[in-house]
Amino acid sequence: MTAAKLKQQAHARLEQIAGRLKKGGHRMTPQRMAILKAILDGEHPSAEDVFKSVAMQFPSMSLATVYKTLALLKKEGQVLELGFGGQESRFDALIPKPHPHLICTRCGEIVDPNFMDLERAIQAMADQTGFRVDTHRLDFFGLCPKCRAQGTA
Amino acid sequence: MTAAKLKQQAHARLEQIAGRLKKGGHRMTPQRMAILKAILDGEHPSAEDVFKSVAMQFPSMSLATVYKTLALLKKEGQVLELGFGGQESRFDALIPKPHPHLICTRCGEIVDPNFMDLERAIQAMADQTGFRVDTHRLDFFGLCPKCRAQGTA
DNA sequence: ATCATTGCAAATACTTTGCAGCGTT
DNA sequence: AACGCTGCAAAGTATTTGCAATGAT
Repeated sequence: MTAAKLKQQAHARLEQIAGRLKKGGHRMTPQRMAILKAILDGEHPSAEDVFKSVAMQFPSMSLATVYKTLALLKKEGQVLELGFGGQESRFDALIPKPHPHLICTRCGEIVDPNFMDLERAIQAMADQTGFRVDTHRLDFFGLCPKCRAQGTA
Repeated sequence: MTAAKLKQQAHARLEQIAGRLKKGGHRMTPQRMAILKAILDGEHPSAEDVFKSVAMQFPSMSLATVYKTLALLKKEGQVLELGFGGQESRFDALIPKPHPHLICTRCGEIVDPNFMDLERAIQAMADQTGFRVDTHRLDFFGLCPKCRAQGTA
């Protein structure tokens, strides 16, 4: 996907989220708009990333507001939180439904890979265990192509 | 697997871990032995679970010691930590290598399901993205059979 | 005017660290 | 004696909450 397409996609998603928040009785403040843009333009940013990015426009911005907005977006199902035990969570507003992630342990890049037959594998597990599977979290860790090229350092 | 078999498996694993720690220049103290037993006998216990369980035998036991021991076991690759953003981590000493987990969101039970063709799916993702995949974390969330039976409450 | 939202400060949850004393080898 | 281990207290990290002031509808 090209950069231009991604930007267009992010913009369309921004409108969509804004509409859904309003429908839910929430307000679309300038701060919220900036936070949303930061999440959509960034690549799986952390709360701190979002804060730093928004703080340039809104020097009075507080981290608490970022967290509150993220909590609201989560509650409305408009953002996916990727929490890593201990470390900062990262957020995905483009695709707010659970999907696999491939995470570079050196540079932190996160990409969305294809994963074969996930539905079928989940069904098989459900049949086998008697669980009702509602959601999931699939993370794969390794080195992205760039970091692989940089050697073992 | 029967309860008796599980107990035997846990015992064998305890010996194995003890041996590996000694080889690594570490000491097998009574506290450590109790911590190991608690992890192996419990079902994916949290640090707090381990602490409470061990504190009965060792009233002077400190949570810090539990955490230090868990950190050592992690470093030696003898325990798998399942961290959940914000909430307590849970630990698995029976199978210290990454494997899928099925987690009940009501009662917290964690089971180890079979998962089809994981190797092949990982290989496909690696080919597709250029990543080198080193490890993973696969969690599925839902309701266990018991909790399903108890209704939607 | 009403009621959600902001932002500061304080609180929380979980985990890690510093360090003095203890116990093994 | 050397060195790892224990356990208390304090610090640390990421996130959440209380509340008064602000701002949108």
